[in-house]
Formats: sequence, C-alpha cells, structure tokens
Amino acid sequence: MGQPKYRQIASELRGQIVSGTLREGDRLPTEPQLQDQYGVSRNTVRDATALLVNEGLVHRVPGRAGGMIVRRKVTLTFHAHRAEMPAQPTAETDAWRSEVVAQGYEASQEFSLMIQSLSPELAERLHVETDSVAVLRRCVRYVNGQPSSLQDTYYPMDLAEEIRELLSPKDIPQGTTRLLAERGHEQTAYYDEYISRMPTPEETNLLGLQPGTTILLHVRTGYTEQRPVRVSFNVFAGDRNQIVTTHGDVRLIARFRPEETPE
Amino acid sequence: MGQPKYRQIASELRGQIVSGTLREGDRLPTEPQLQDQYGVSRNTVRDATALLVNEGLVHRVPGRAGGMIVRRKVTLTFHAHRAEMPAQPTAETDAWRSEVVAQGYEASQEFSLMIQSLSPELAERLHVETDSVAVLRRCVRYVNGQPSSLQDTYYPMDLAEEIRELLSPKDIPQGTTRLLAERGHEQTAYYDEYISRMPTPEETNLLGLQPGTTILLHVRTGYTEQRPVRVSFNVFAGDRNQIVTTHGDVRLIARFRPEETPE
DNA sequence: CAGTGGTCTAGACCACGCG
DNA sequence: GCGTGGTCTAGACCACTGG
Repeated sequence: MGQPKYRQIASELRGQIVSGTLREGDRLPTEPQLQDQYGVSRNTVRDATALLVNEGLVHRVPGRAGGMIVRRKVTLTFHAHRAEMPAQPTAETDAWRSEVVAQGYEASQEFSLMIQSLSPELAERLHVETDSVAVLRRCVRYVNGQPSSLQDTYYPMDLAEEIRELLSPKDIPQGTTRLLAERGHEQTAYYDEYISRMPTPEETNLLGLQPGTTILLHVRTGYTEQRPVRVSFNVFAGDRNQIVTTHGDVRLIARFRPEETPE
Repeated sequence: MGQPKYRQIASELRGQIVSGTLREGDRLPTEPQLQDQYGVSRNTVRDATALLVNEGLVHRVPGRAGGMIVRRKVTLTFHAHRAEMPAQPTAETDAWRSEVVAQGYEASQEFSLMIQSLSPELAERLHVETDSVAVLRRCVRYVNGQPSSLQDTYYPMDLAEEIRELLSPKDIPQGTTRLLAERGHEQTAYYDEYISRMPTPEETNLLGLQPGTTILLHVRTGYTEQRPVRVSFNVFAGDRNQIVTTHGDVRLIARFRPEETPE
C-alpha cells in the first residue's frame, strides 16, 4: 500500500473534479455513501475530503440540503496599472468600481478610519520613527454583496494634519492619490510587492473566506520626490481575484485581447 | 461554548506563535502533552494542530527527534521588472541567479524541454489555433538546494522552427528574451497576471511543498509588434518568495530602500 | 422529521529516525 | 528501544435546515 486510503480516495475525487466529471456546483457523494463505496470509516472519509477542502476544490455545506460542493471560481480582474497611475487622473475607488461593473458585477464598498501607532516594519516603510502615529484608512470592497477584497492604507500623521480630508471616515470623491497630487504631494514612484499566503483569522472573518482560500496581497508604497507618503495593503481573496498589469505598448495587447480596451 | 475545543486550542497556540512566545524553529508541545494540558482526546488535538498546519504556521516532523515546529519564513525577493525588461539586456536566468546570490543564497536550476499540443486556453493566449503544437521549456529553480520556484514557458512551434536554439533542452546563455530580440522578435509589450491559489499535487511534488503552502503564480505574456510570442508561468512557493516591481523614478525608491540598488 | 456535515471520544497499529 | 507523528476504526451526540 504505497498511498494511504484517504489520499487514494481524495485522488479519485480530485480526478473527477479536474477532469470535469464533477462540475462546479455539483455535489460529491455524501459521507455515508463514500464510507460504503470505499469500505472505510467516517473519519477516513473526512480525512480524504479535508484534503479537497484545503485545496480549495470543495466546500462543505451543513444541513439537510447541504453536502460537499465543487467550488465555483469566478475571477475578478483588478488592473493595478489603471488605478492610480501617475499619468492617469482616474480616482482609485472609482477605478475599482468601474472595473467591477465592466465585468458584469455589482460593486459596493465600506470605509472606516483608524488612528494607529506604527509597527517597526510599517514605520520603516514610511520612513518615520517607530511608535509614531499614522492614519489607517480601510476600505472593504464587496462584489455582488459578498466581501471580495480590502484595502488598508497608512498615511503619516503629519501629512494627514496638512491634508485634513484624510481624517474624514468617508470616501474621497476624486481619490486620495489625486487629492494628494493637488496639494503638492504627487506620487512619482511606486514600490509594489506581490505575496501569496494563507489568511489570518481576522482576514477570514472580514472577507468571509472558506477554508482552503488563499490571500493575494499587493503592497504598494507610494513616493513623492521628497519621501514615502503612504503604504497600501490590498488584500484579495485568492479564489475570486487576480491582478493584471501591463508594460510597454498597451495597444499591442489590446489587439490580441479585445477585452483589454485601454479606453 | 461558542467556540469548539479544537479552535480554542488552535487559537491559544496561534497566539503564542504570532506574539513571539513561540519563535520560528521552536517545537510545540507534543500531542500527548496537549491531550493532558487541555484534557481532550488525541483527535481533537490533531484537529487543532491541523488548522495551524493548513495556515502554514507549523509543520509536522515525524520520528523520535521530530515534533511540530514553527515554520521559518525566509523570503526571496524576485524583481519582475529587472529580469527581461525590454530596455535591459540582462539574461533572464542570470538575472534570477544573481538576485538569489545577492540575497545570500546558493542558486541552481534544471532545464527540461517538452513538445505539447496546446490547451484551448493557452492557444488563445498565444493567438494560435487550438491543438496546434508548442515548445514548453521548463526551468526548476533551487535555492540552497531546495526547489523554490519553476518557470514554464510556451513558444509557438513555428517560432521554434525559425529559432532552433529554442528546441535545445539547455539553458540559453544570453537568455531567450535577448535571443529572440537578436533574431528580430523583440518583445515590446508584456501582459502580467498575478494569482494566488493552492498548489496542484504536481506542484506539491515538484516544489516539495509542505501542507499549508500557497502558490504565487505570475503569468507573463510577451508581445512583439506582430503577435504574442510566448507565455511564461512563473510558479513560486508562496512561503519563500515574493515578487517586486517598481514604477516611476527608481532612484527615489533607492534613496529610502538602500537594498534596492538599481542593478 | 430526517439527513446533512461538525465535533469529539477512546482506543489501535504503523513508519520513521535518533540514541 | 522508544517516542514522535501518520493512519484508521467504531462508535457517539450535536447543529443546522429543507420538506
């Protein structure tokens, strides 16, 4: 017996999913059915299906009409190069909303504002002293009423005192990037990091994540000619988002990817 | 009891890890110790620790000297903007190697070559007919002897017949991007996608992934003035890699991030 | 009510690898 | 050898929810 039973069972079910025998939204056999089918105990069945759950292939739904369901993958594309590029005056949040709408979904978002003292790591990113204070603007973004991603942006306190709008717990119509530019803090360089990891319990709650869902984290540090002025943490639920950027001649790409109209 | 036992136990242990009471490389209590400590059965202990394993916080080591160990996070930074940008003549693989060495690790890679008929999805990306054939060049990249990431690049067959070096199962010294440019196929636009997901079983084997490890996928489609000429799938083990890009004035960033010396 | 998955117990035997 | 985690069994009771 090279493979343990629960892995063999998982492999068979996984095969049925990736080959298309079981499609998105389909129900797997119930746990008692799998026990009979493979002649194993319930715990072994659960070990097998736990693998699929953690791989993000399946989710479990309790209740009479529940079962184990093949997960749907609806992917929302987020264009990091469209939102808030120096040359583009589009408001960041409107950019997100219009992207979602263009892809045929309904968009909404919730703002909140916190004042926090900075961790050493964040202080270094913003090039300010450790334990100094910053404004945290959080935006939770919903697609079709479901939380899909969130954005946490930190601004140094002295900047927020100069630009008081940053202290308002509301959406800033023209977008913060544009607002800063209008007040003489134009961001002329970005440092972008892309990270993949499992969610923290807080993220699991905020984004309503199923087990087996990853996080796609995009950290953008924005610099003016003088200094870093903000750090944004874009936290995407990995099962429903991807990030796209382009380099070079966009019209070339649009010729072969019609959906990428640069407008 | 709002929370089930196994979640409470997991929360306590997680708290000790994130707060620093348990540090990277430390051993958790053994399973029998946790049974005594919390007065629960072994399966409950295993349910609790399975959460931590799936969150990527801990890995299990069998054997007498084993145990449950807090995972180390050594992050290798991969600069997607340095390797193979149109303006930069650096060879792509050398770029990767020098990045790894600059971060104090040992680098090696293994090439292999396959001829494959394209899936509909890939054919669309390369703008060729479905079921047409392509060259797949795979490069598995090792850091300190451990597999860390892999790159699968697909070239349309007609291009490979024009540029025969693409059919050699070896590293191309100057880098394929530069080679193509020298033969009149300079890539002038890139379409970059960033995706986070759980690994496939194949990726788990190829990269030697622990449970709870995510995949950071970077898909780059390269275009010449005429057409798309290649698609690269950069598959990174999420626990040991991040991708960095910059926009705008790089010297600004270097002023505040000394480690980001432009080349 | 009936059937789904969620949690939990108390056992058992095995594979591995350091001492 | 012996203590680690890996796998597996056979039960039990619970929470939820559609019919």
